[in-house]
Parts: sequence; structure tokens; C-alpha cells
Amino acid sequence: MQQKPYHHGDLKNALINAGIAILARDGIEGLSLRKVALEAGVSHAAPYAHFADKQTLIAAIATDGHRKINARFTEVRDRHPGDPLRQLIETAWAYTEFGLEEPGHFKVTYSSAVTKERDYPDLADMIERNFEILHGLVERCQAKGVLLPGDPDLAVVGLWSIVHGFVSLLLEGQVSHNVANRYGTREMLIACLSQVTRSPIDPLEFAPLADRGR
Amino acid sequence: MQQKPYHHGDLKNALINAGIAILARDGIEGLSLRKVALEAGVSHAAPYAHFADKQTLIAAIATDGHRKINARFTEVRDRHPGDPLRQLIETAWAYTEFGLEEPGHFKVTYSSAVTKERDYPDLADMIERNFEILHGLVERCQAKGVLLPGDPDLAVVGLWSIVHGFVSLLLEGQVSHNVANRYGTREMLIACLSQVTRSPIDPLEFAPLADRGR
DNA sequence: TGTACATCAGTGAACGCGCGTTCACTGATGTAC
DNA sequence: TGTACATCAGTGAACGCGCGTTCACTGATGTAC
Repeated sequence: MQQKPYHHGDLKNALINAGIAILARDGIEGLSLRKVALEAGVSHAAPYAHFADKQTLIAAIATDGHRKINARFTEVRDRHPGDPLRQLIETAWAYTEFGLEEPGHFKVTYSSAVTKERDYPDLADMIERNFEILHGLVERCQAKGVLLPGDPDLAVVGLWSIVHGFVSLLLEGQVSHNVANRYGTREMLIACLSQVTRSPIDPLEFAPLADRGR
Repeated sequence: MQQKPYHHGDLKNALINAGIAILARDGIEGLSLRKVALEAGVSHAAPYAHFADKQTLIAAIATDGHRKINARFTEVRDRHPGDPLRQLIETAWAYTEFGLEEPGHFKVTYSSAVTKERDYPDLADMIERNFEILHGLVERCQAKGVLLPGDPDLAVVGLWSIVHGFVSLLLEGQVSHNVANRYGTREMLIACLSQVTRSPIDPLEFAPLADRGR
């Protein structure tokens, strides 16, 4: 096994993962093609064999982010069949966890850094699939009286707004320490969700003690 | 009146406004000290007479953003005394309008581009003043049954999350065209708010026809 | 099985650019006497 | 009122840096016969 084969084998995916690693280390501002190449152990021109330009790499990283979210969402949906309130809460929590665990990747995934979805069909496809998961979730919640009736498209926007806003405010350090020090992240999320939810949320059931103060 | 007096007179504020202009034209990525100086009609080293470094200028721009939000918030509060639901909706709308009218300025204002509030007392002060306005609003809403009872601090986080998330998703182009083309911005905002609100919102009262399709 | 050749992935030097920051300077202003 | 001088705001050249992208190249792989 030689240490440095001339041909990498799977450089395309290696570059995507290198990009994610850079995002984790240096944040969204620190993402450059040259760093990505260095991280992947390859010369700085090598990425151009796999990506037309920086934008295209970013689109691939965003697509990967949507894929990870998709995996989390479907896992939650399938784990709690017939329990829309639980699905709602755990889906929101999965989104929050992704944001807190990989802030840079999260921001790229939901930023306009990639403007033209039209040019990246894989990305547009994943975005739509995730929208449809939320759509189904919202419909089930409405059917059980967990959410108000009404156009589910609007309800998705409302639900997504509150969770996305919550994560964004946390990541940007906007939530006053006065509040964030007194409650755990999951507690705060559940407090946000209780405001939109039409059935009361029992804190003992949904915010186990293990999460208090987290 | 000579065209180019050697001394500007009010360069500090001129630089802040130049920065806001750059943000409007080139967005948050395009903000550089050199462009700001050029925009203000001054050599690129001149800003250092007024700001220690780029961070400090950004902090001043963010402070100005919070000040503008503060002006909008207090105006709304004083225009609708004794009507917390109206105050809630118009405060949310004022926030949304600021975001849509000045996306770059909005993003800088609510980003972690300036990390250490501790070092910018004016900024921290404005942030706290705006938090307190929201705090008062939420308490009035709770007292009238517009919002659920509970720790007002948590309710502020929930309310702010939904509005901030809504604006962020709009600015990042994440709201599917399928939805955004069918509803006006104000309609969507009010749909989001109806989900948190405990008193129903009459669309005819709060989303006048003039705003439909906007 | 062996050879010629096309194809492909990765290299390293080079390009031009805009950036934040510094530094010695200069022009204007204000104050002390 | 006039002069000397300290203070201050703005200038322009220069620094070193990292960036995206290009280009001629080279090493490895795969295929045709």
C-alpha cells in the first residue's frame, strides 16, 4: 500500500468532506478551494478536475447537508408512526442538533451562497424532498389537531420559520445569556414549539431530565 | 464652498453610512474597508483615524441597525396603545420590512460578525433596549390572552425566532416559489403569527387588500 | 501476451486581484502668549 | 492682532497575504489490435 498514489480514487467525495471539515474548523468565511485541496492532501488545482468552480463545490456541500437532514427526518418519521406531536418535536430537534453540531455546514446548506437551484438539479431535488417530508408532517399534525387547520404550505413556512429562526439566533449568539443560561437548548426549543402547538406539550414527557441544563 | 475640504467634518458617520450603502449594493460579502473609504470619497487609510479596525466599523454599523429597529419598534408601540395584538403584528412587520428593505444591513445587525459585545458597550446597550421592548410587548400580549402564559423570556425567544426565521428564509431564498408566488409577504407573516397567537387574527383586518400579492 | 496510443487525474508555476493594516508624510485647525 | 507650535485628520506608497482560476505538463490507466 503506497502512501501517495497518483490517482486518488474518490477525490470528488473526499473534497466534499474536506470542505465540511474546513467549515467545522474555520466557519463559512474560511472556506476556500485552496484550503479544501490542502485538507484533501492534493494540489490546489486538482479540484478543477471534479468541480467547475467554487460555486459548484459549495452546491455539492449544500446537497450533502440536505441529504443528512433528509436522513434525520425520515428516521424520526419512521420511529414514531402515528404520533405526529412526537414527530413534530423530534424533527425540530433533529434540525436543531444538525445546526448546533455542524454550524458551518448548516449555514451553507440553508444559505443563498448557491443562488441558482436551476443549475444544480441534485440540490433542487433534495430540497424538494425535504419540503415534502415537512408537508406530510404538517398535514398529519393538522389532522390530529396538533396544528391549526389551514393551507399546509403556509403551516410549513410557519413551522420551519420558528425552528430555523431559533437555530439561527443561537448560532449567531443573539439569544441573551440571561435566558440561555437558565434553560437547556431542548427546553427552549420546546417552549418555542408549545407556542405554535394546539395540544399542550408535557415538559416531563418531552424534555427528560437528562437534557435539563443542556 | 470648496468641493474637497481637507477635513471632512463628520467622517465617522459618513463611513458608517458608506458601509450601509456598500451592504445594500454588494451584500455582506462585499463589505471591505477600502470600498467604504472609496464610497465616502476618502483615502483608504482614512478610516483608521476613526475606527481601530474593520471589526469596530462593523460594530458601529450593527449598532446603527439596532437603533433603526428601535425607532421602528417604539413608533409601533406608541401608535397602538392598549392593542397588544396589533402591536405584535406591526412590530413583526416592521422587523420584516427592515430585513427586506436592507438585507445586508439586517444580516450584519443580527450576525455574529461582531462577537464580543463586551467590547462595544453602545451595541450591547441597544441590543438590551430592543430586548426589553419585546419583553414588554410579550407581557402585554400574555395579559390579554394573545399569547400563552409562561416565562416572558421564553416567549420572546419564540416570537423572535419565528419572525427572524421567516425573514432569514426569505432573504436566503429558501421559501419555495410555489408558496411565495401564491401569497404576499405580509400574508405569509400573518399566517406564521396566527400559529403562535391565541386569539384568531382576522385577515381582512390585518392584511388589507393593498398588500395582497405583495 | 505485448505494444501503441488515447484518455484521464493530478502537478506546480504563474496570473492578476483585492484585501487589512502600517507608516512617514502633509495640510488644516486651534490654542497660548 | 500676530506668531509659534502642538494637535489632529487625511494622504499615498508600501507590506505581505490568500484567493480563484489558467495552463502546459506529467504520471497512471485503460483499450484496440
